[in-house]
Amino acid sequence: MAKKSPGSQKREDSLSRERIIDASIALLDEAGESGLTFRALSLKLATGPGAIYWHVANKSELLTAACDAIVARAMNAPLADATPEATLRAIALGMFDAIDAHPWVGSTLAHAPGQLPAVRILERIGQQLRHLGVPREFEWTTVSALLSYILGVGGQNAANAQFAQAEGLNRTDFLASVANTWSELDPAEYPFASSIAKQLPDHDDRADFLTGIDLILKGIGSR
Amino acid sequence: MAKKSPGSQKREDSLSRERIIDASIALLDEAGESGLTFRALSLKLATGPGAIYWHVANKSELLTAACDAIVARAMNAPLADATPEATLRAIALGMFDAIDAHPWVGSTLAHAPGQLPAVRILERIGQQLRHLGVPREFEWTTVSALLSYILGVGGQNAANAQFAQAEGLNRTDFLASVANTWSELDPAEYPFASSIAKQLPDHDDRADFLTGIDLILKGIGSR
DNA sequence: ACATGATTGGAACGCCGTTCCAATATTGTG
DNA sequence: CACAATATTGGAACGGCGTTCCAATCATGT
Repeated sequence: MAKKSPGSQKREDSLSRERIIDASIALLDEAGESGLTFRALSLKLATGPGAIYWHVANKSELLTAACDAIVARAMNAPLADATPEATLRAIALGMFDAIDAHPWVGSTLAHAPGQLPAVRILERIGQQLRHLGVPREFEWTTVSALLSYILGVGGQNAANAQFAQAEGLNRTDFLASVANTWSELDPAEYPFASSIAKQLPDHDDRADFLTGIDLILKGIGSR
Repeated sequence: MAKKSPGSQKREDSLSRERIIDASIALLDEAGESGLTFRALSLKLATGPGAIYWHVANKSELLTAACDAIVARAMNAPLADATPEATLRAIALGMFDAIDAHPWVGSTLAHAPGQLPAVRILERIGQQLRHLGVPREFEWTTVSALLSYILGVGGQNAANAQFAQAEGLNRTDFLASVANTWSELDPAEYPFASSIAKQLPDHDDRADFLTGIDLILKGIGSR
């Protein structure tokens, strides 16, 4: 019916891997991990589940692709020329902020070991470790420690966000409720946890994350 | 709920939270995370799904309880008297080995932030940090960094195991396939990843994990 | 104008977690 | 000991999920 711009006669509403991934990201951002279903996606794209499967193998691949889009954006951001340490901190913070903005990335990343998104982070960190002069024989353990820490924090942030959402709480109320549980633990059995509970609601995730990175960097420097 | 008293006339095959959790652990160990379903559980316990729900609120609680049983076992193991550093290493290795033996614990732990299983680990680590003389104002960031690292490594090990199982590979073949993918990346774009690929199949997860712990401990010591 | 292959979209399948409820087992009371 | 009250069981049923299948439609080369 409608004739398009000269050359292409493709329908304007045709599906494509890219449109599907964009819609998936939107769905995940709006409703969290459980918000991405093939039915909700079909609805948003005004099509059926079958059509989506022509462009995407399965849900796992779709999640990884959505995750990769976010990670690629974060890892391709230009960085000011600085010392390798400062650059490593910037890379780590970039991932922290990306996961903070899209909590589902944290848990998806944790479920796609060795896949493209994780490799992007590994690559970026590894290059800086070489600039830092880390000996070849320590490269793997070092990059692996940093990556594990970043993924660990990211996974926990994702879990916190999901847990809070499941209970209908915001971050502050959720932390307060956890702190309350901890403070009611038997001080004889849990002296540390019960005493640290009061610090829980006021702490700064981002600052703590960075302190952890610095701890590891300090450890690397003093080898 | 279940009452136990002398002369009790309870049927021998009665359900209990404990029996359900034990059966869940068995199922998870046999078939991985996806092996735990209320139907499989009913079959194993020779009952119906409804009966299980009388003892357990939902699947999430069941998973957390199963996870907690494993973590409690690992964290209550007696430790030789030793320096705080050595004890911290032993605690960390205890969790690593527990997750290695029950990969599903790694991913369950990552999804239950602030819950009992995580608190057990936090408590054990925190006590040693106090023995180590970490100042109060650094306690939270320090324990949090160690916990994040441990959960991060655990989560990745869990994901590796699950991924490998999904593709029907053992750990060695899975690592080899990942290494192969990495080595085929464009060396111009991924110089680090493509060059480190060959070290992937031969590395020792457990030793690398411990090196990461030492890196953090060294960072703590040199504050 | 038509044949061919790419692409669509909706129906259907077999799972899942969860709920519901009638049936049964156990306990407390006269 | 009888019998009401309560605790516990187990299976049917519900809605939603990922995935598969396939007839219908679209785009393209001849």
